[in-house]
Amino acid sequence: MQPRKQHLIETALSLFSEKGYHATGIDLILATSGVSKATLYKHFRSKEELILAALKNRDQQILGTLQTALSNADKTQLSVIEVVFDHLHNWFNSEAFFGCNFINASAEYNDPNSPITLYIIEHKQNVIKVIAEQLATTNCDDQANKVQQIGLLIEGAIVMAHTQGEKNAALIAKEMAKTLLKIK
Amino acid sequence: MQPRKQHLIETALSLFSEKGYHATGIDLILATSGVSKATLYKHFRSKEELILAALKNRDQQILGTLQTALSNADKTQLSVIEVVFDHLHNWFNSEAFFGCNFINASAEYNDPNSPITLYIIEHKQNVIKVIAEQLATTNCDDQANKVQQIGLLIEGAIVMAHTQGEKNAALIAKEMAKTLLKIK
DNA sequence: AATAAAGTGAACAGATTTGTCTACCTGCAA
DNA sequence: TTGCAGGTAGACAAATCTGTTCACTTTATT
Repeated sequence: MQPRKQHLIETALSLFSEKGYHATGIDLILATSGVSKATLYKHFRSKEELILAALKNRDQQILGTLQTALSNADKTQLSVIEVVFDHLHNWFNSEAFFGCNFINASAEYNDPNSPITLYIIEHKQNVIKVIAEQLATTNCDDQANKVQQIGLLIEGAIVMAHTQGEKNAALIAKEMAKTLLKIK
Repeated sequence: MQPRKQHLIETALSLFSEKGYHATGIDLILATSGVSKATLYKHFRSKEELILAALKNRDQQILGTLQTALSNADKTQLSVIEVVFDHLHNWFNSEAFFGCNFINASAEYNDPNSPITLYIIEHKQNVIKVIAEQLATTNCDDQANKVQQIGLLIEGAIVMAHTQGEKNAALIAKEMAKTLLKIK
């Protein structure tokens, strides 16, 4: 990947996270990255293409760090839960936490046929899939249901952390997950 | 309240829900409502003030319908859970569901000092408070924790329903809430 | 050293943004 | 009938938006 293109994607992702997608103009991305407008439109046909590239970059980031974290998990349900929600906890308490890029994007793009909307759904499925695979290495009954529940807890924790500034949202969700998995 | 002003607020709320806040221009709101620009700026000093009025309107709507629904609940924890999540279920499956206006707004406005951000937090507290009061009429131990958990489940269900089109998100969350409250 | 690829800077177009202002209209009440 | 409150229509300003184009420079490779 050309370095200028990658730099553009990373700058755009950072600005989109902080300010939102419509509110971040092309000119700001160019000024911040120091890239010229002609170069941007050589690599991307439109702003939407740049948004998609930024989301794809973020998708890969998330899947990568999640898989790395999970590679340290024991093959027990409890350990998977611990790793997933501690991972979230670190994110929520990192310097630059502006909520989930995909949840935020879905707030701005509602058209069900938009490539952005489609990619949001794809990303959420990717995350769920990684957790499901790890859970499958444990002896876990009713797996499909439990993964769905964990997914819901993750979304709830992200939103609670972002909209209400509740920095312990991941720990709250972790306790809920433990309770839910222990029983049933 | 002047009828034109109220009409403006309701049109704006509807468009903000569907298209987002930045993506909805003043001109579209005026064309849709049939109100003139001069009238808008007589009632509101800026677009931000109109956004705040629309959010306030939505806040009142939500608190009103939630309280009405809860007034039919028995004084048991189980009944409160049933009412809250069935209420959500109806919303998710209604014709015009575009996610939560406040979650969506927090995706577009990240400045912690913005009046919009402050109102988002206020709204979430209002909802929690209504549920907490109802829960207090039941004999419920560890109430503060349980309310927080229910709040997290609500957020999770809304996001799952909106971003993934999971129409049964509220029912999934309801089962989780039942399990969580039964134990502990 | 020559060539080709990649990037820059700036001007420009055309549409769209929020917000202001003026002139006019309409219905109601004293 | 006079006057006023509330609304309309539309022009206008100034900024900002995405996207295009062109002439020039830098960088890397051979």
